[in-house]
Amino acid sequence: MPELPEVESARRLAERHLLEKTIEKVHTVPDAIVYQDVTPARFARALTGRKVQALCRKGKQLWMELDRPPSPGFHFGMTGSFHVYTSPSDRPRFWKVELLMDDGTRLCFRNVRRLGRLRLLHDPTAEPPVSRLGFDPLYEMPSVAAFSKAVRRRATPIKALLLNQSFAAGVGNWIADEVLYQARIDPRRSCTTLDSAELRRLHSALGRVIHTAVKADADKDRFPKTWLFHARWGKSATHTVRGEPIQFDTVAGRTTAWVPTRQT
DNA sequence: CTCAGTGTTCAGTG
DNA sequence: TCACTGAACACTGA
Repeated sequence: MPELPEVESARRLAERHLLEKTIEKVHTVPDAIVYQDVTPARFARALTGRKVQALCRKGKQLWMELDRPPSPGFHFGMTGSFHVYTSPSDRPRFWKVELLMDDGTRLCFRNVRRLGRLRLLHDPTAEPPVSRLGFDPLYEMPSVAAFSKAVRRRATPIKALLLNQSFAAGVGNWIADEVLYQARIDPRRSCTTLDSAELRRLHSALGRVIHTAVKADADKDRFPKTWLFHARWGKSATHTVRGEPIQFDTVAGRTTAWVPTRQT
């Protein structure tokens, strides 16, 4: 699930249900992979009795500001999600931590494939992983001029740059493909070869795709019908878009869906 | 049974 | 040191 729009949707879910409430109890399961540099017991101890003051996100990183540091940090990996419920019997499989709030609300972090991470952060924005991120395309979109300058100085395929979190934080595989499709740029193109018209289209497509997906609350059914997204996966996937065939190649180590007749 | 996959990290290379 | 590449990680479901 989790690229920037999905993580933003999870942030808003947690904000709606946890803000200004006190964490009464924390339940954990042992998991030496998902708990990063912290034991479940220490994670639980840091959160218990604390009041939730803010829910923050940069790129795909999410953290909570409490009334006393440290902050719990959440990274969803490929399969992470937040779930909110009130009865413990609604706790989903593969949950890693559950917060019980003082009004009976429960929120858990679920992580099926264990590529997600739970951490304690003492100064969230100043330390890794957040400190290593580039601009967040929802909150911090640079001007066309600054964006173009930053892109042109890199020597890598444009798709690899879009996936690089130290460049644009929060862009993942399908968003990179969607942005390149809408900007009509071949994903294999080297950054150094993009002209100013292409950079303008790329800048605009990045801002538009992120903004539109966030506005739809990351709900796929509410994404515009014209998006490549719908044609590439699932039972409705046609593998053509506007009558033009979608080609699948590996670019930057990832499966890449693109339309050669449109992206040059 | 095999393998791809909405992500990140780290060792190796130039 | 820096930028970049590709394998490794973990596990489910097609």
